[in-house]
Amino acid sequence: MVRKPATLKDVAALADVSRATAARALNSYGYVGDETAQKVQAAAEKLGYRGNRLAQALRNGQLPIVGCILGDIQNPFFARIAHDIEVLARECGHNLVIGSSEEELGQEISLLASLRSLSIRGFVVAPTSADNNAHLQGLIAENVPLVLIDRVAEDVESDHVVVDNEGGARKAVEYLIAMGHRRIGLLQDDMRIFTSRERMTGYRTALAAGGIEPDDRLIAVSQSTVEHAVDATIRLFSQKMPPTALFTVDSLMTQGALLAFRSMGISIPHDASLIGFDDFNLATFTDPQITVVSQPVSEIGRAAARLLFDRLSGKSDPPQKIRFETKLIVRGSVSRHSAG
Amino acid sequence: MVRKPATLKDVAALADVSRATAARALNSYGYVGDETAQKVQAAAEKLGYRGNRLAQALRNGQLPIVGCILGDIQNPFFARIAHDIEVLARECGHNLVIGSSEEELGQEISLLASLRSLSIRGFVVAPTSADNNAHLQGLIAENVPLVLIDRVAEDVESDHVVVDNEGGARKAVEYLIAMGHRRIGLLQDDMRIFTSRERMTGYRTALAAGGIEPDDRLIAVSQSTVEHAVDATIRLFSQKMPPTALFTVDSLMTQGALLAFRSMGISIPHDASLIGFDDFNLATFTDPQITVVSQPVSEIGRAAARLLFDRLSGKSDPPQKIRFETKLIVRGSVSRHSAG
DNA sequence: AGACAATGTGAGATCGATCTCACACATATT
DNA sequence: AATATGTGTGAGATCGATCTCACATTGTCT
Repeated sequence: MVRKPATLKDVAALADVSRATAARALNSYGYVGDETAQKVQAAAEKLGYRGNRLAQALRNGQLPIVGCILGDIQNPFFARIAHDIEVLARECGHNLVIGSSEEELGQEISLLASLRSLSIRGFVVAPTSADNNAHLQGLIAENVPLVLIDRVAEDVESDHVVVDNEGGARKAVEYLIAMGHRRIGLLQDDMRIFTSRERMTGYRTALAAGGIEPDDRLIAVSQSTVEHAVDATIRLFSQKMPPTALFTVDSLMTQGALLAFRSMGISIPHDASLIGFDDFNLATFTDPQITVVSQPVSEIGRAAARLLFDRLSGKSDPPQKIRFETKLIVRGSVSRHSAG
Repeated sequence: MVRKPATLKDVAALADVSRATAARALNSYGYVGDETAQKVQAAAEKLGYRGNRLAQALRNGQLPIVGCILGDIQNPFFARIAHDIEVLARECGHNLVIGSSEEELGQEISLLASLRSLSIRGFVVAPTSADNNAHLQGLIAENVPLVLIDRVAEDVESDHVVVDNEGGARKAVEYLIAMGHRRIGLLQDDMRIFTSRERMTGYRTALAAGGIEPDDRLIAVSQSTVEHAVDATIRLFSQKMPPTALFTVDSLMTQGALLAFRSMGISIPHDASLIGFDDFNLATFTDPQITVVSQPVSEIGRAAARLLFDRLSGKSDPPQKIRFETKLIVRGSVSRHSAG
C-alpha cells in the first residue's frame, strides 16, 4: 500500500535508457535525441516522477529553501514580513523555513545552527542582540547570504533593511513636548535589541533638545507582549509622580498600555497621552484613535527578500543598507498639557 | 576565505580512523573503543563538525522538517497556530516550513508538491477546499503523516483538529434572534472552505429554529481580508432593507465590518448589531466591545502538533478527530431590536 | 589446544540526482 | 582514405552520512 515516490532510476528503466540520458531529457541539457526525450518524458509522466530535491541539494550543495528567524510570528509586524518574504520566495522557486527566536539569543543561535546544517541557501534574520553576533559573523565568513531585518548587528557586514527608529522616536517625543508634556514615559523592550536602543536614543535626544532632564523612573522595560506591557504600564503609572504622556516602542506594547489604562481608569487623552511606535490595524478603532509613528511594514519584507535573492543569484556588491523613513500620524490620543 | 563546513570524512581523517568508526563514535552505536571515541569527539569539536542533515535525510529517507500550509500567516488565528506548532516542532528537533495557500486550491497543491519533493516528514494543512482533495488523499496513500486543522476534507482519512463551527454559529444567531433580530446578515468566506460551510449551516439552522425565512440578499461573500470585508459590508448595508444585525465568520471580517460601519456612519449597537466568529486582541478595545464566538486558539496548534508528532514516532491508531467547543462571549455590540 | 564468544575496526554499498568522461556512430573536410 | 567535427548515449564518480558485512584481535571455556 505504501508506494514510494518514483526515482530517476525508475524512469530510466521504464524508458529503457540510462539514468544519465533520463536526466538530460528531463533537465534539457546536453545532447538528447528527440525520440528518446519523448520516451523519457512519457515515462516520467506515467510514474508521476517529481525528482528528489534532497538528492539534488546534496549534489549541488544547496537546498532551495531560505530561512527566516524572527522574534515572534505572532507579532503582526513580523507576520507581515514573513508573509511577504514567503511570497517572493515562492516566486523564486524557494520555500521558507520560519523560526522564532522569542528574543532569546541562545535560541537564535541554536535555530541558526540547525538551519545551517540543512544547507539552506540564505537567511533573513532579525537579530536578538545588537552586539553578540559571532554566529552571524560565521555566516558571512562562510559566504552564506544573510539579510538583517528591522535591526542591525554590530560588526556584521551584510545587507540590512531597517527603519529610522531614532528619528521616529524623536518625532514622537518632540510632538509630546510641543504639546506641553514634560514628564514623558517610555515603555520599551530589552536594551539588547537594536530597535530598542535606537528608539531610546531618539527619546533622549528629543528630551535633551527640549531641555528636559531625563528621569529613569519614567522608563519601563518589558517583553514585547501585551501581557507584560500591561504590568509595566501599571507600574509606571502607579508612582506618586506618574508621567503625563507615554511613548511605547511597538504595537503590542501600545495595546498593553491601552489595556492597563483602562483597568486603572486612566482615560486617554484626558488623563494621559499616548503615542505608539508602529501603526496597527485597530489603532483607528479605539476612541480616541491612537497617534502613532508608522513604518512602511509592507516594504520591509519585500525589500529584504529582494536583497536576499539578488545575493542568491550571484550579486556580490558591497552590502546594501536600506533605511526607510518613519512618519508621525497624528490622531487623537495626545492632548495638550497645561504645564503644572 | 570561504570555508566549507567540516564533513565526517574530515573528522575521521583528523582522528586517524575510518569514516565508519567516526560515525559510530559520534552517534554512539556499535562497538567503539573509549580512546578512539574520545579522539573522534575531540576532532569533531576542533573542526566544529555539525553533520549534514541533508545527507542524513537522503540516507534515511526523511528530513526532520514538518510542513505547514495555512491560509495566511497574517491572520492572527493562523499566526498563533503556526507559532504553537513551531514551538513543539523545535522541542522535537524539527524545523517548520510554512506556506500560505492564500485560499487558492492550485497554490495549495503546488506548495504541497514542492514540499513533498523535499521528503518532509509530515504536514499540518488547513485545506482550502472541502471536497477537492486528491492531493491530500495522495499523502495518505503514501502514508505521509497529515493533520488537518481548522477544516476537514471529505474522503481524507486523517487526524484532524477543528472547532464546533456549526454550534458556534448557531449560538451566535440564536442570540441575535433572542434579542429580537429577524433580518440577520451573514458575512462569510468562499463556500469551498469547510468552516464557511459549517458556519453557514449553523446560521441556517438557527434561523429555521427561529421560524425565520432565509434571505439570500442578507448573505455576502468576501475573501478573508479586512479590505474585502469592508466592501462586502458596505454592499450588504446599502440595500433598501438592510439587516439589523450582522454575523461575521472570522476576525478579519469582523474588523472589516467595523470599518465599514464607521465609514457609513452606522453606529453599533444602535443602528446595527454585530457578532463575530473568533475572538481577537482588540475586540475589547472598541466602544462598544464586540460580542464574539470564541474558539480555543491556543489549543488547536498544540493539539495538531501533538497528533503529528505522535504519528511521526510511529503511532498508528485510527485517525483521531478532535473537536473543540466554542463559546459565546457577550459584550456590547448587540442591542435588543424592537420588532418593526 | 581448539572452539567460540566479545570487542573493535575498516572497506564498500547505499540513498537519488547530476556531471564528467569516454565511446560510438554519423557526416563533413582535406 | 584519413582526419576532423557533430550527435547521442552509457559507465561510473560524486555529494555526506550511515550501515552491513567481513576481518581482526583479544579473552574465555571446555
